[in-house]
Amino acid sequence: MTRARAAVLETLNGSREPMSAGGVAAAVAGCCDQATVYRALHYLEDEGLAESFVLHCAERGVERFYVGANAPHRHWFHCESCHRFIDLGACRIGGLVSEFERELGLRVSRHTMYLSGKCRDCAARTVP
Amino acid sequence: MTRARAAVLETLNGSREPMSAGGVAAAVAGCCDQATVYRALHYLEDEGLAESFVLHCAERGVERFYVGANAPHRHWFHCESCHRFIDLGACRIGGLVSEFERELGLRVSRHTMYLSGKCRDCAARTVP
DNA sequence: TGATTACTTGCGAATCATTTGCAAAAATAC
DNA sequence: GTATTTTTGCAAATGATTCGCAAGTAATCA
Ligand SMILES: [Mn+2]
Ligand SMILES: [Mn+2]
Ligand SMILES: [Zn+2]
Ligand SMILES: [Zn+2]
Repeated sequence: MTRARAAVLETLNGSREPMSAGGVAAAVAGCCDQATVYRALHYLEDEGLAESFVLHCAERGVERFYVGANAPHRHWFHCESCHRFIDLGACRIGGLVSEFERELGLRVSRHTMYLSGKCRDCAARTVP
Repeated sequence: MTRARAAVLETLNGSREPMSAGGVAAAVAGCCDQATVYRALHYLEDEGLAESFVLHCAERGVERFYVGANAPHRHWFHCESCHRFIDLGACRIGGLVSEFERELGLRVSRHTMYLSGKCRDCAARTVP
């Protein structure tokens, strides 16, 4: 575990929400280069120390977001208004995924699920 | 509905699987430019005539895939080996999404879910 | 029908997240 | 310490997607 990788991992584990590579790079600015951040994120994901998913946000476009793997695998809601993530808790679709595997003979190695819309605060801020 | 848009829509509705913008552009090659294809896809999605999601495939990277909206909203499995999609049928997580809305006060306007791994054929082709 | 206005297209250049080549730096092996 | 392997910084390349702008079509009006 090199200094750069440790810094990236610590940033991820210290964050309450998923972070984009750009966000991580900003957080470790001065410590390591953006290419190093991308390489470190790949490394951490390979080692099972981080998880990622690709999210599309209408305003900010498509980006990959990373989460430290210190907590169990989970899913997220993304607010398209304030751009915060809300933790949906531990994965609740494991059973459904297994059903698909059985029904269709698939070997599922990875699943992606996320919701987007308006969080409670942003929804309250507009029409009730 | 212009000629270009009609060609793109017909391509989507005629396809058994989600198509990338590049795939659509190849299918309508000669008929219209790639920029026009992208614009037509946006137009169709705005009009509710197509749906899309962003998928990450280890080998081919991140791309947006489109489906004609002639069938009800559904989800897909993507085989990382043969790169085909398998239809998982009509959405089965509507209830779960509503639960999250209630529990957390969210207003969910869109959800993304897909599985990836090996399809039955590709799984059989390797270790049983 | 011809002129006016509004929307769509093609082409090429620009964007933006992400990746890569390469030489220097750091870590590990001998 | 010296040789060997791995990691890093920097700058340039990549690839999907978007944009500017002039030309092409369609719709509207006199
Ligand atoms: Mn956002
Ligand atoms: Mn694929
Ligand atoms: Zn919000
Ligand atoms: Zn397959």
